[in-house]
Amino acid sequence: MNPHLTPTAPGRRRRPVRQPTIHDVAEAAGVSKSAVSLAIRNQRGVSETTREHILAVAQELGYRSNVWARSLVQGRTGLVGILLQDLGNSYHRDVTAGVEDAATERDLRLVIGHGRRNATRLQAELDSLLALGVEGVIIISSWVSPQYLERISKRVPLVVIGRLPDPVPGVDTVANRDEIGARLAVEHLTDLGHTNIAHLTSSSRPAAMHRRAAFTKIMRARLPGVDPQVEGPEQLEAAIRYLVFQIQQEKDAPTAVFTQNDRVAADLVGACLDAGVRLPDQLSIVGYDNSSICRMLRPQLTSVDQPRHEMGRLALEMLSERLAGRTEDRHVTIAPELVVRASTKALREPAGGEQQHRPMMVD
Amino acid sequence: MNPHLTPTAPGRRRRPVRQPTIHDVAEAAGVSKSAVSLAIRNQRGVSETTREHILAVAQELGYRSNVWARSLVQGRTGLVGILLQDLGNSYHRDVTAGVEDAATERDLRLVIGHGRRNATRLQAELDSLLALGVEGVIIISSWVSPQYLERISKRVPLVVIGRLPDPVPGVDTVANRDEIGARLAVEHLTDLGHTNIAHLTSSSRPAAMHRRAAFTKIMRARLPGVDPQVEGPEQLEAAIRYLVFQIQQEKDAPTAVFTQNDRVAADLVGACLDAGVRLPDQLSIVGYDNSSICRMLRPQLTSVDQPRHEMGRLALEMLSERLAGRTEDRHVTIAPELVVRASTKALREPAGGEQQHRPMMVD
DNA sequence: ACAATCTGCTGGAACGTACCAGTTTCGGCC
DNA sequence: GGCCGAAACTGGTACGTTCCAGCAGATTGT
Repeated sequence: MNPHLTPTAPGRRRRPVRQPTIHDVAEAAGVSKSAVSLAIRNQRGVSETTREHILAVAQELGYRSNVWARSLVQGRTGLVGILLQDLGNSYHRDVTAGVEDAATERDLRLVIGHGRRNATRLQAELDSLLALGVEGVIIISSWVSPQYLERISKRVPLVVIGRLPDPVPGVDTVANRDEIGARLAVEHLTDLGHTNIAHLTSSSRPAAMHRRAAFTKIMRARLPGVDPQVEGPEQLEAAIRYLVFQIQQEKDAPTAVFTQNDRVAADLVGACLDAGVRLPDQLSIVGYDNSSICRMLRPQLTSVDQPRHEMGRLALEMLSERLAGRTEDRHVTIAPELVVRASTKALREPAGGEQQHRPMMVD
Repeated sequence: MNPHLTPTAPGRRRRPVRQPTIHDVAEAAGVSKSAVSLAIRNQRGVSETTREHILAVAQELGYRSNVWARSLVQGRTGLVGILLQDLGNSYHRDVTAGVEDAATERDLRLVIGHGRRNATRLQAELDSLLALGVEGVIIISSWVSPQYLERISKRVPLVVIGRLPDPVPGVDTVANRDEIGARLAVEHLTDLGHTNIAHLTSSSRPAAMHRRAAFTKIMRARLPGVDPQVEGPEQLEAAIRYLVFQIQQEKDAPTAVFTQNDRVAADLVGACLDAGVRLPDQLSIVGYDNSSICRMLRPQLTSVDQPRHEMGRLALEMLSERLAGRTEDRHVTIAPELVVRASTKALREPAGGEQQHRPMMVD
């Protein structure tokens, strides 16, 4: 009959060492649980003296409020997910840092999901984030299928950092302007006198395709006589080998390469050096991402720099707008910048060819 | 009076779109919530036909069980935290992958905390993990103070991957055997004829100090006549400049360097190439970690390989032993292996010196 | 045939918190 | 001194789930 009999005697069956609860603090402090709740959350309704007393007791007992119970009753978790393709990638690291900073400001907690460069795992991880109760997800990956994205976006707001093949209703995007990145790279190279410029790319995913298209477009605009050459979408290694072979034969070989990203550029640099191709004398190379790789390579890599931190920050801001009620889709792009290093060099006077002449840009 | 009046009318104040609950599914399927609960968790107590029916209804409504409510009543979250110093680091990535794999097997969910190479942030992140309700934490960092570790370890089990200055009661550790790593590196170099071997290190944190001590010890044992030279603990850049200068002067310069890790090695390689030091002819270099950096550098870097995946896996297993009730501390070490690449080369016959002779190890 | 067991299902009671409607306390004012 | 109103504090309820005791109805054992 007495309801207080059951909970005390056989109850508390779970943890060997139970975490103190708001009840324990209340009892120890000689107040009601409501008072403790108010004191903890720094709300008014308790006097300053009792608040201090309660906090002291809580501190002593080592009380920590149970986020789960709190969010259960409040109906919100304050959690935001971020889905990465790959830890161990400085691009993702920097974007994440931007997201983190913005999240901290907005009192949101970030939960990281790790896709490990595997589409299946990526989706499982996304599910996992949802199960954890995130109120929105930022995705740094183009590997999630549009169908899946659309389904998920009905449940929680989604922001994709990067390119999507097509806009997905309900999904916001943040992307760098590949057209500008490609233009910066190509202009830099043409300014240095290069005309035979190739693009080296490793995949046919949306992001890579977009960058590749941007390259082709800007090449057509800047060098109408030249057919833009794209290498490697199916077989990167073979393309690199062929490129090196061409250069060694010196017939019609590209004198400059704009790569899809720094990793690909690093592979190319390695292959060139192994084959005895002198860099940057025989070949100028421009990467994309301005990652930590750039400074490790010799020659150090000229690269297009995306404002990674800013992109992360922006993504979180867009997500929190969604949480605040925005319903129309937003797609934001940010202009990248070129960081010139030692891997690009003016083309030596070609035998009898006509030389493109433009004033060199000073950085 | 009627308690059913209040919840229906003004209630449901939170989400605009409320997630379906177990109640909704029960109502739609025409069974009790208990039946739904059983069906969802695949427990016996419901017939196969009703289970299928319930699952179908749940699927249709898009029901997802609320982890928070579940763990509230179960008294456990099934969450394990991992605290990283740095996303964007392939060492951390690989260890994390190992932890993830083991966690999946044990039906634990991994939550990643990101310290961003900043001691304050690291502790904040650890707090954050605890607030999320993790049942244990794996820490890949030696930046957390022992006092803090000890305090936290009273609350949840802790496993540190790496070195601690001193064992902390209640904290398990997984570490690679730096003595073996150092021995492999030094033996490889002496086998190649090197005697003037320096150690290049960038910090005086426990892990680095331990590796350094291991180097000194093995040098004393292998080359009793030589004074083991350690460079850089305070000022890495200056030490590298000095090293390069020494080599250029060719007087008493080390002919081989064993570095604290691959990053440091990469800096050294870059400085050497910039200064025109020929690698590996004038200097052999051995790194530590066998990270992705190794294959990017030219010459490709010989490096000590820690079984990162295995270490992560082991850490999680130790954590789950703790969760199962183990109380005594465990400290496990794993032997690393040497991966020989192009950055190490046999010393050319010294002018009139005596040459250490040992048969070369075949890998 | 009847008790005993099993199967399939139900409703109520937690879990730890926030919210809310009350209730007490207390200071100020006429 | 009595009244009023705000401030301080309390107890009950709800959040979505699991667990548990219980209850029919079917099945088995003797």
